[in-house]
Amino acid sequence: MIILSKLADYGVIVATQLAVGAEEAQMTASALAERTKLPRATVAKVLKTLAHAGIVTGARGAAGGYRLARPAGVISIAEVVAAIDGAMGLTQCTTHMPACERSSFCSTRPHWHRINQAVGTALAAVTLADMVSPFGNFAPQVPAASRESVTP
Amino acid sequence: MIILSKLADYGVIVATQLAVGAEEAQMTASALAERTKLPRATVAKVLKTLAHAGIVTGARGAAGGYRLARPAGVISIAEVVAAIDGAMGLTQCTTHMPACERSSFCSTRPHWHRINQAVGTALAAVTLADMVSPFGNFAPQVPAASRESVTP
DNA sequence: TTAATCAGTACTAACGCGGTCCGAATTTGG
DNA sequence: CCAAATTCGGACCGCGTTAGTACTGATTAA
Repeated sequence: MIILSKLADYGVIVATQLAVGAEEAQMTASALAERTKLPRATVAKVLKTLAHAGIVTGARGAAGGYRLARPAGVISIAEVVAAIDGAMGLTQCTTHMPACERSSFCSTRPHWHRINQAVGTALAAVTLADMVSPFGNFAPQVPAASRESVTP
Repeated sequence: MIILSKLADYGVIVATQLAVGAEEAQMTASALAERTKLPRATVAKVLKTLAHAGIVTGARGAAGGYRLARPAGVISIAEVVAAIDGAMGLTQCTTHMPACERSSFCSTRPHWHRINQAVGTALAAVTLADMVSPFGNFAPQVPAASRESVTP
């Protein structure tokens, strides 16, 4: 059971690599592929998706490249993942809103919703700035509410 | 982004339906399919997998059927899901233990591990007995799980 | 103008998932 | 005791999504 698709994983890695550089760092897709040791074409694809979601901005032309659209501290992992894999949901029920025909007697849904929120909160609580540090013990005092959340 | 596969979702529904009956309730795969309005063959497949994992026990023969191997209160959702979808992990890193060649410079792994644990805790905090009740406001184990994501 | 880079589209291969089928084991009725 | 009915158990296969690639066009600095 893999929760994130490979592309979403790549997306986080690439975005983290962009956050490593200074705030205004601009890197080409090729340079990012080099740094992350990922296939160039795939990195380009991921970057395009992230640009479409407004997480990174692409500059065209000879001296072009990508950079983060916002400071790394306010971009949550949930955003990056949602940009690539779509909105998060545990089951088909949670995303495909027209309730399935089992909703009348299926007692599991409210519980799924609760777990769903737990996952969303966990993903929204970590930002790209946190990801940059190789140490897992980032500052735990920051309330999750202050971070941007994509859970509906 | 759907976290659970359809089969895992079905597994929880079927197991919950088994938990609805009395402790010693024994139901055939067909009866369970009838109750859950799911395809018979798929229910049978799910039950087989659950039996293999030791969550339910199957009795063969004319008066055969399935029943829970343990009381519903000690079977967590995490168990049921893991039985069908395999061990849980956010990324390829977490499950395929031979660390990828990026592990030397990829600083994301410890953070994934943290989020991973939050999800696992959330799933492990709900049992089949909880699922039977259609009310979501059961004892406060799950909020504790989400809180655990920001507090080490 | 030219070289370099992003942006978009289209395409192919492959893995996994969902679903279906047939054989093995066991109980019940005669 | 035998046979038939019923049920579980394991194997199989097609379909869809995903990952990855390639190509063409648009944009900009030198």
